[in-house]
Amino acid sequence: MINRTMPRGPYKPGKIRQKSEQRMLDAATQAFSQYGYSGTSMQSIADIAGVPKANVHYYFKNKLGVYTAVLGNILDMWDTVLNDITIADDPATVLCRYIDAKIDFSRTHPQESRVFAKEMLSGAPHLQEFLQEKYTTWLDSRLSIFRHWIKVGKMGDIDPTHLMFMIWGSTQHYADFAPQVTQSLGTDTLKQAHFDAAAKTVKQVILRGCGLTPPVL
Amino acid sequence: MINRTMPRGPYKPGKIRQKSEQRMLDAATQAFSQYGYSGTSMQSIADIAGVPKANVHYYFKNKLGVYTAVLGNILDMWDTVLNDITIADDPATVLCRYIDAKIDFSRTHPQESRVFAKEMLSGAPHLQEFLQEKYTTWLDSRLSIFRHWIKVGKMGDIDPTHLMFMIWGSTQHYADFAPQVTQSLGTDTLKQAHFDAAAKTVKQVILRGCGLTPPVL
DNA sequence: ACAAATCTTGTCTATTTGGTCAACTTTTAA
DNA sequence: TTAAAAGTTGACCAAATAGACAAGATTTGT
Repeated sequence: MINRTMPRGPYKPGKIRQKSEQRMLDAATQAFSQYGYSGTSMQSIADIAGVPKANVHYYFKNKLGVYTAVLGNILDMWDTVLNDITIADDPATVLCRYIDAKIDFSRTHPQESRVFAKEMLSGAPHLQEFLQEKYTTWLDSRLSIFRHWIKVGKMGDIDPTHLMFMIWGSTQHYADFAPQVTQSLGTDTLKQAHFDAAAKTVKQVILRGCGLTPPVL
Repeated sequence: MINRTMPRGPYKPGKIRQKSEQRMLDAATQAFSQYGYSGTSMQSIADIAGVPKANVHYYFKNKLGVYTAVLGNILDMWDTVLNDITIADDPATVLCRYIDAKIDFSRTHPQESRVFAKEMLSGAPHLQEFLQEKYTTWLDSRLSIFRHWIKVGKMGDIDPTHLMFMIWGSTQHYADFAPQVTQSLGTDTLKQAHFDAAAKTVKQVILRGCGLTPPVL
């Protein structure tokens, strides 16, 4: 995540760089999530971060550099979310954990979710590597597990790929389509209870839809 | 849809205006769907439409006018999609029709779906009226029907609002997250067969998840 | 044919914006 | 303390772009 100039002399990287960079990254994430790449100006990022524009250019090569850093940050988060789910031998448990994790991500990181979604909507020009490497690897491993479970009768004969899309789409929806969701639920801001209800319903439908019963905790 | 100057003299609205306007609207939809509002220049719209830039300004008040027209077009489409589904007294039939209609929209109008999604992701500043009027009206009517069905035991006790989000999210996914979907399915472009499989899986899971069996045709 | 209206288009302008630069300040290691 | 490196910042520049405009071309009803 270090850009431009790496320290070479008698000077340690220090916390200044790290702190400033994070501050600008947060500002950039906020701006990009709402206004998109083109709709976000370096000036607006600087304003949100509370620093002069030239300061942003000191830490990042250019606008695309800022965006790439934001996106890289988000991909790291996805990695964490996906890999933190320990694999179980029970399909119901795995599906529940995955749904809970995805809903929780929509709740705790809506901005990151939106930046990711906008990138997808634009054809994912900067996600090619992610989609072809980490994502494919992760998906393939899960698909084969689901196919095994289906073969041995542990779950219904549901196309695992489209099943994953359903989970992805259903859970992502709460971050990406927040205006529609809040309007429908008659609330101003989505609260924990709303996400709990969402997770409950998604788990209900997905599990039962796959011929599974909720796991015993 | 007529902007700027309405014909007043001895000159019929003619097909020129209608045709040119549609041509530019299509071009704008394409551009906005990929690059977003800010990322789309009037010049690029003109280029795609194959006309000089000044011509676009002749037909539309300004850039926001073009965008508003595109968005209005899309909202009309939603109206059609939502209202074309004749209401049945069988929940399975209604859900199937809705899922099929939404999947079909993702297949036939991916660009419109993406423009709509990007507007949502940006906080839906131009969708307030739609969300508060037509959408709410439509949703409320459907919700009360589902609640009735649940009360009389025609379907399982699933929160109807979140159920609608699931359908919306699952089906929209095929247009909005096309790069992820194509990569996952190992294809270059999504074909009819892919959408059929998608619709089948979504219907399977949703119906069974609601304690319903597929309707007899 | 002709006049009025619509339509087309090249050109020009003001503004926004990404990016550069050099002067200046602060931090760090010795 | 001090000098080198890192960090801060205001000013500046070139490119892109939304929009205006006027001159010319085309279409239409009579």
